[in-house]
Amino acid sequence: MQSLPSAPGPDTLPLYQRLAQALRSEIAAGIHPVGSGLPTEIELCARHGVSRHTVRAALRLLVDQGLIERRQGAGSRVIADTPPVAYVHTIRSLSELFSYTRDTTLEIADAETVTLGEAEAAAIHWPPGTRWLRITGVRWTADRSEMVCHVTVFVHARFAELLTDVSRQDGPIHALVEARSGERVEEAVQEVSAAAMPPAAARALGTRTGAPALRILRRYLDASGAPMMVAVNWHPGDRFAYTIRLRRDDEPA
Amino acid sequence: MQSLPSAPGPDTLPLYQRLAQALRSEIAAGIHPVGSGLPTEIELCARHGVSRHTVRAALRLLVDQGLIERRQGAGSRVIADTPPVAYVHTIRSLSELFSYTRDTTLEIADAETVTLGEAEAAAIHWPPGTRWLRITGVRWTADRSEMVCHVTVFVHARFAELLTDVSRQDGPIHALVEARSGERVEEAVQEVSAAAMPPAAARALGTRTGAPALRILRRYLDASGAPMMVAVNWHPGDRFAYTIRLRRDDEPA
DNA sequence: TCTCATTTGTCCGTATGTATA
DNA sequence: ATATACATACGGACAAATGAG
Repeated sequence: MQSLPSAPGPDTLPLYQRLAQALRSEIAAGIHPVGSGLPTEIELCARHGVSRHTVRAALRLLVDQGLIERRQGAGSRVIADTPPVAYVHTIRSLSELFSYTRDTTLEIADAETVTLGEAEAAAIHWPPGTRWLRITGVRWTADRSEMVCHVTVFVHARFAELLTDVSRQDGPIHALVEARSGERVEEAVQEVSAAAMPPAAARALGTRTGAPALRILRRYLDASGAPMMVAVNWHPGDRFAYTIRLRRDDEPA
Repeated sequence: MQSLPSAPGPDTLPLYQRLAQALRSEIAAGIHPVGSGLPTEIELCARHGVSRHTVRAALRLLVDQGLIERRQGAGSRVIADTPPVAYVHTIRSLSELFSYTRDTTLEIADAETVTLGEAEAAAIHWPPGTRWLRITGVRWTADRSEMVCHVTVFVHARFAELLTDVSRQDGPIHALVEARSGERVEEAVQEVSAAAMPPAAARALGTRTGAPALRILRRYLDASGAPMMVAVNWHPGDRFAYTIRLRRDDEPA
């Protein structure tokens, strides 16, 4: 039986945390390579002379840190040799994907069901021929002093009947779809690129066609990875920037 | 003593999960308003007729979901009445901030210590007059078949002496700074905007000056929020997009 | 397909330490 | 200083999932 390291003073870490440290060290040292199994709970009890309760508390820490995964009946398996999460960007709602989407309102100019043509389909990375409810409009700042971007939203046709009154609603469209359909957006993929402002957006925004513009494509996916909704935003390049802040997210260990 | 709801079949949730559900319902219903204290562990044991172990497992779920916080000696406090829907963008290293920064190499054209002028200072959001090591170059794909972007990196002058051999190094500069100085990047702020390609970058990349380009400004901050390093990348707008994927981060409950 | 040993999951009881009010 | 409340740690028992035979 090994003894867990412990400082002499009264400020030692709890037993289960020292055990977790020891296991992290063993994993980092390659004693338990990624993909291999960790010793069983009972074996760890015997090896370190602690109760199963303590072993389970330690293993829970490793699970929380993404180092191991556990399956009832099968054991614990090492899935990473270093705490995988280094930096995270967390948002509380998809509206914050582009932070200023709060405190803005969408003025809808048009909403109709369309069949995707070649060009439009390619632009949103989806095969042509499918039917979508296409909503176009302009997003304004809350005080309506400034236009934020030109918006085109494609909502999957199966939600179209839920959105017949969309032009009189406010709030994010994806939230409306979620609330009325009961389906949840499980994942969102955002693509930011620079391109020349297209004529339609330039007309709506009163800018020059061809000027540098920020194009933001957001795809809202359900649990199976199929798109529920796709939004294309065109922002005047000289007025808007997309900012994210990532914080280091690991334990001092 | 209340009895936790349980379906008749054999497919009931574990006791501690049902208890967590019950507590979530009570919080959502305003029985335990945000800011108020939850009953103590012992009281919850008595009230629901379960062991303290079970109560603690349930409360741990609520902590993980961000609904309550607990302090030894003080009790449990409600900090939110609805599971804060979080979407997270997780990266394992700052190099993945722009995903293709992996598998690319930076060809350094120039490195010299400079005092920031007005224009440059404004561009990186920092007062003029400060001294920085300015490194310029072009980032190539791994097979050197294509130029990815034009790069200007400003490293705080206190790190300059650690980077005298920077042109012969590869790997991310921020990693070099971290390794040699011992200071850690605690936070990174990235700003993406569209602008006309400036002449210097256009020359280096062989593109047209004034064409739509993606400008990415990354500021690497230390624990006190002071910038350790600032990087400005110019990408040809027609060739590159910045993609992030956010996953829903909550439990099925 | 079925059995069976293994392994983790759940749940109980008890005791003591430590931070808080 | 005392009582309270959460944290840590020991013990035992059975259930459920897994995987091998």
